[in-house]
Amino acid sequence: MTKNEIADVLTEIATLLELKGENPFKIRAYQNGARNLEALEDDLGELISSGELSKLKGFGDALVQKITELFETGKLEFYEKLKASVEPGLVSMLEIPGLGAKKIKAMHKALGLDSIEALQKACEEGRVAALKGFGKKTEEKLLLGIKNREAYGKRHIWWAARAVADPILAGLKALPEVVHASHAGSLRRKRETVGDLDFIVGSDEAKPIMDWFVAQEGVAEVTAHGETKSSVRFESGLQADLRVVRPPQFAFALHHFTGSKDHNVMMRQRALSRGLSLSEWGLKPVEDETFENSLVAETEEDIFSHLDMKWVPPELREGLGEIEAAEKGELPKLLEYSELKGVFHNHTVASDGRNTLEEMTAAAEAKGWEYWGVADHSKASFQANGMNEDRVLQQLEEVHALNTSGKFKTHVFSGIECDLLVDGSLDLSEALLMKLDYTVVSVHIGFTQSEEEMTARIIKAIEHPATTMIGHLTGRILLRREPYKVNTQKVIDAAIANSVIIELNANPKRLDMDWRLWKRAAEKGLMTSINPDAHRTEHFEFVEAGINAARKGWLGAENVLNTRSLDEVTSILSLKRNHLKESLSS
DNA sequence: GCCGTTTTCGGCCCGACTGTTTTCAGTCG
Repeated sequence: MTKNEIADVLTEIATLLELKGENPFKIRAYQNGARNLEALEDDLGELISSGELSKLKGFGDALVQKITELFETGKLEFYEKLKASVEPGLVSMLEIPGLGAKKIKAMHKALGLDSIEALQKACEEGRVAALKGFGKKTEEKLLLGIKNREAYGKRHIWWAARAVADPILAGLKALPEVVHASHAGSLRRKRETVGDLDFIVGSDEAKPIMDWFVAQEGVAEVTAHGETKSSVRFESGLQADLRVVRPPQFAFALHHFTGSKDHNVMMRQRALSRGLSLSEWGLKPVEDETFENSLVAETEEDIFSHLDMKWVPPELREGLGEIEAAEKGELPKLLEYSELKGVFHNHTVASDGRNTLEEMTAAAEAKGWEYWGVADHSKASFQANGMNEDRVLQQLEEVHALNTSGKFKTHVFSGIECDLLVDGSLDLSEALLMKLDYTVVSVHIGFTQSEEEMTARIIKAIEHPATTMIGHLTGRILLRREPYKVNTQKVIDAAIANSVIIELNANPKRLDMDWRLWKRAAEKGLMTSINPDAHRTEHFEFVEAGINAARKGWLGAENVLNTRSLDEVTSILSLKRNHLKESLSS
């Protein structure tokens, strides 16, 4: 069983224990275990066999034993027994908003409800409202929750969530009562997907702001409308929360609601170790009853400063080492949008893009880029109008003509997105590929191979002397398609050994390779390229999503090929090509 | 279930909102 599959089992164990009414701290231990496992960058098998796993924080004897059993046998007796003891319908009932383990247990006990269907029927018949602790409103809410489960349960890609959030934030900032306003939560942390939108406002007059917020266009339902917090659901299913605090509390609230939860827990523990208590209302001595004498924080920087740390960029606040780095003053200088000097992996009308070589060049120049690279599909991607040898040569001539025409200041690199065939060979000959400036190698077919086959296939491509970079390493489409199975650590090591780049595909639906893997990979020496995979000029904008992911992966300009100048990139690419020539002549 | 130079037992982050309650439990983030 893989690391992530084991993490899923631990999460499910936590859920089942919750439904059984187990000790909440035991439940948390399993949840932490799952999260820690997912964040693990080392090879799990090695950690287990070397005994290193039990030395890591959060992995005690019980968890190590269970993880080992799952890893080695793919099964866990404890889990099987636990699962058999809980009705599966109870687990699915947790998906309904407002329904937690305790209420589910209560309804199961009193009414024998063991599925969402049974719950719906009971609500319609008024049997739930008759229960102690439940009422008419609860019943109505549950029915609505069941009805909207499909649309509301979904997460949203960051790019789409941001498009909804920006006008709301602008609207808030335009209100006369608003002193400070910001988005928060996973949107501000730039997670690849966002569950809901969080807004924080600093103001002395909350009511008109709340009233404006719940009366916005497109609001389908107001789920809360209190003095400090309001929540709405838009017709799209996206939920948005607004919290209004007084201006002196704004920085504390912003920090608190930006999270993540793990980051906040560590920050609170750090405060406690200094005799202070941190919450969204302030930072006060533990013994104080109120926040009246809270330390002052004009900005988030002040909060971190009170705890003897440098400000941590929101992208890093995932509880993955940022606290330790901040206290040592070892936070990285993260990649900035302005540092990009060009992009690779883009398509034109020659394959499945919408714009011509000239249009793309003009768009790249308008962005102030020194260069861009064309990488249309190769012939095996028939559905994407992939190019055969003749068309590749023809495009190469067009690129050359454009570069020498003096029409644009922006240089065009000639590349290709070459299909990686099922047997690990490339779709075009070495002789042809060496005529181009670079090669992006991507998997577009044969997704269902085993992990061993896929890993071997990709490593074979990495060892091919013409390969400059690997495109969208795992093929995932966020919220739609799971990644294909591949041992990323082995691929990363092979890429480093062969001086091959792994792209960070910046398409907001891909963001592949995942940000969680970059910190460790870059430390080991892996280089990336922020690649928009543009199929039209507007898609160049995708680099913003790629930069978000790079920042979440602790990457700085030094880790990224396309922060290099035209001259530097030219020499890096030709170095790789010269190796190819040597290998062909030998 | 995890953790520990104060503890191997007794802690484990903190607060708002809702609905059902006359003081609080459950849920959520």
